[in-house]
Amino acid sequence: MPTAPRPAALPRPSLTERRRAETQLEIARTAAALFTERGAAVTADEIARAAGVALRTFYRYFRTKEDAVVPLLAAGVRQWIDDLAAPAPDADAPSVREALERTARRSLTPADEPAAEALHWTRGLLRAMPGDPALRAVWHRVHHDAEEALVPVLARLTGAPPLEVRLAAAAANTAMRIAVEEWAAGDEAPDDGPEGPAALVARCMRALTAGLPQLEREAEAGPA
Amino acid sequence: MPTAPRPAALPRPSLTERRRAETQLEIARTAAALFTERGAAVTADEIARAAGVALRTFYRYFRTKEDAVVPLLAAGVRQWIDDLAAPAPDADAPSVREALERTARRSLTPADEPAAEALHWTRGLLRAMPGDPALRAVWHRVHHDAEEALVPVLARLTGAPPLEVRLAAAAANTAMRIAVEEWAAGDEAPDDGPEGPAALVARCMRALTAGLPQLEREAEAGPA
DNA sequence: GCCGACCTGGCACAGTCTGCCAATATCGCA
DNA sequence: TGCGATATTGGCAGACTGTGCCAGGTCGGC
Repeated sequence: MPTAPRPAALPRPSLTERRRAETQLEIARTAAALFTERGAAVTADEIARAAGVALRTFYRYFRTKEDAVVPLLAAGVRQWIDDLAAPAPDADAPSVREALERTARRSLTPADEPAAEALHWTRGLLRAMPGDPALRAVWHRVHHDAEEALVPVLARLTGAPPLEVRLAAAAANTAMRIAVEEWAAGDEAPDDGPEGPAALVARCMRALTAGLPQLEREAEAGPA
Repeated sequence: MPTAPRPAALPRPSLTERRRAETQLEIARTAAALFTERGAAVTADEIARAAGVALRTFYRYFRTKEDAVVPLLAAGVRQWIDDLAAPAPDADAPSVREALERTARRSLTPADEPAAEALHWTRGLLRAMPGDPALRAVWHRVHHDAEEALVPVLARLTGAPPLEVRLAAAAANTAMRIAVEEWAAGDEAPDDGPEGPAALVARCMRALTAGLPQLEREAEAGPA
C-alpha cells in the first residue's frame, strides 16, 4: 500500500514527504483519467508524461502500470477498515453486524473532497473494467488485501474461531465490493442518486451477514 | 475459457482436437510444476521449452504466462457450476442451499484421475501464491468468472431479484474459494486428510448462506 | 497426387519493468 | 553562509512479455 502509514501525531510530514504524496496522487489522478477514457490502450509512458514525470520516476512510485490507480480505489476501503478498527468512542457497543454496516455506510458517504474524488474515480474505473482485465485484477487485489486486513479486526471484535472470522471478513468485504460495483453500473447522472452507494452497501451487508433466505425456499423448478 | 465447450454428444473430438487438448493440458501441467517450485521467477520461454513447444506456440494456447494454469485451477469450479446447472435427475428438489452444498462437496471429491490431478496442482499453486501476486491474480480471476457464471444458474433456481441473486452467487463462490484456500494452507501430508476439502466447503457454505451468528452477538470490547 | 485448412516455429517489434549511474534538490550541522 | 549526507529525479541499457507476419509441415478431402 503506497499510502504512508505515518503515526498521525506529526503535524509536519516533512515537506518532502508532502511533495511525494502530492506527486503520487497526481500520477494516480492522471492514470485514472486516461484509463477511464481509453482503457487498456494507454501506455505507462503516456501516464508518466501526462503527469509530468519521467517513465523511470513513475516506476519508482508504482510497481506496475495498473498499480497507479490503487490509491484511488483503496481509499474508501481503507477508511472503512480503519473506522471499524477504531474503538467506538461514546456509542454503546452495538452488534458487530451493526458496526460493519454503520462504518461501511460512512465510508461510502464522502466527508471531504479527497473522499468524494476517490469515489468518483472509482466509479469511472469500474465502468472501464469490463474491457480491461488488468484493471479488474487491480480491483480484486484491492479487495483481497481488504479481506486480509479485516481478519485481525474482526477477530478482536468477535472473538470467534479463525475459520468463522475469515468467513465473516470475506462476507463483509464481498458486501462492500458488490455494493460499489452495482452502484457504479447504475446510471444515475450525478454521483449520488436515490439509491446511493451508502444505502446499497447497507442492504448488501445485511443480506450477506444475516443469511440468504431465498436459498432456503424450496426450489421452484422452472421449465426444462 | 480455453476448455472447449463442445456439445457432449460427439464421441469423436476429431483427433486434431484431441491433440490440441492434450498439448494444452501438457503445457498447463508443466507451468504448474514450474510455478510451484520457483514461483514468479519462471519465464514463459522456460515453460514453453519444458513443455516441448516454441514460445510462439505457447502464446497461441494461452494469452498470458499465468493463464497457463487456468485449466487446472478452473476445473473444479467449472464442474461444480455445470453440476449445479444440470437439472437434478431423480432426487426430489431440495432447497437451493442444499443443492449448492451437495454439488460443491462433489466437485471437491475427485471422481477421476484428471479431477484429482487438478486438485493436486491447485493445492501446490495456492501454496506458491503468497510469493507471487500474478498467480494470485489468476486465482481471483477464475473466481470472478465463476461468480458471473453462477448468476444465471442461481437466477433460474431461486427466481429471486437480481441483487439478491448476485449476492447469493458471491456468497456461494466465496464459500468455495475460502474452503479451498484453507484446505491448501493446512498441512495434511496426503491429498485427503481428516478435514478434506469437501468437508470444509460444506461448513463454509452453510455458514455463508445461513448467516453468521457470531456477528449478531454483543461485541465484547477487549482491552484498549 | 493435388489443394486447402490448420498447427507450428522463427523473426521483428512495441511495450513493461529493473539495475545502474549521474545530476539536482533538500536537510542537518557547523 | 557553506559543506556533506541523504533522497529524488532522469536517462540508458537490457531482460522479459505479448503480437503480427510469414514460411514450412501435417492432415483431411477432391
